[in-house]
Amino acid sequence: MDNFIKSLPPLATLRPFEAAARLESFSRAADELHLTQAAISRQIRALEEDLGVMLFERRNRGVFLTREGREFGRTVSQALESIATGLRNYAATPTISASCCSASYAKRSIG
Amino acid sequence: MDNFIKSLPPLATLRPFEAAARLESFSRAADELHLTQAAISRQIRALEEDLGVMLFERRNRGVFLTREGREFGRTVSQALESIATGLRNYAATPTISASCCSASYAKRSIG
DNA sequence: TAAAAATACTCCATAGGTATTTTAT
DNA sequence: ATAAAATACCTATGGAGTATTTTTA
Repeated sequence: MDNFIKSLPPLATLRPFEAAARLESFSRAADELHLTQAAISRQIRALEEDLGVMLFERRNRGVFLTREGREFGRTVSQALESIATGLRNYAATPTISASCCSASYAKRSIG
Repeated sequence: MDNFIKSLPPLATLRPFEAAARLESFSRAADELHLTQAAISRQIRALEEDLGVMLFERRNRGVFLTREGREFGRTVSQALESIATGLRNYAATPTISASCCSASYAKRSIG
């Protein structure tokens, strides 16, 4: 119901987490989202603290999903995809140039 | 794939939107989320601007979902619910003081 | 009037960058 | 020596509140 929608974590942390989970790397997630590794690290820590669940196991050569992290990652990926998909129908051209940096801030046009 | 996850709006706007869409009222959404009406208004405007789509039709006696708003509202509700549901399995007691301010789910339909 | 939303401020929290540190390769 | 992540510090953006305005029922 709507009742446990109230128990959601800060939604802004989900994008960094989704990327990091998919790529199993904070650094690569940072690249993909055009943020820094430090930003990803902090967002994910914030998410873990909010949930009270470890999502990644940190080792010094990289980072690895815990079982919970893997499961939650799938859930979040699907949820975000469904939102993005729902959007395509009527949103004004989402068209983000697929390639990188130059257009990185070409957001959807604002009037 | 992940490619159109990139076209997501600021996720933080989705909670206010979801509540406002479900309640069809900015004021009641504000109550439910323990924010002010002004905050909800701004978040939803930000979302609309990001998407380039009107989600609500504003009248002075209230606010009404557009067709797109209604559809997107359903999508978002489902997505957020699936996240919240996925969480219950392993998240340490979400600890939302359920007691705090018992949310009033006033329902009001407007034709 | 009352009710609902928009707006113009003001303020503060937090998100992000840079630079550095740590640890394992 | 390299690669990845954590941390400390600083700044700036934006999110929230209050107060006010507008409009219509």
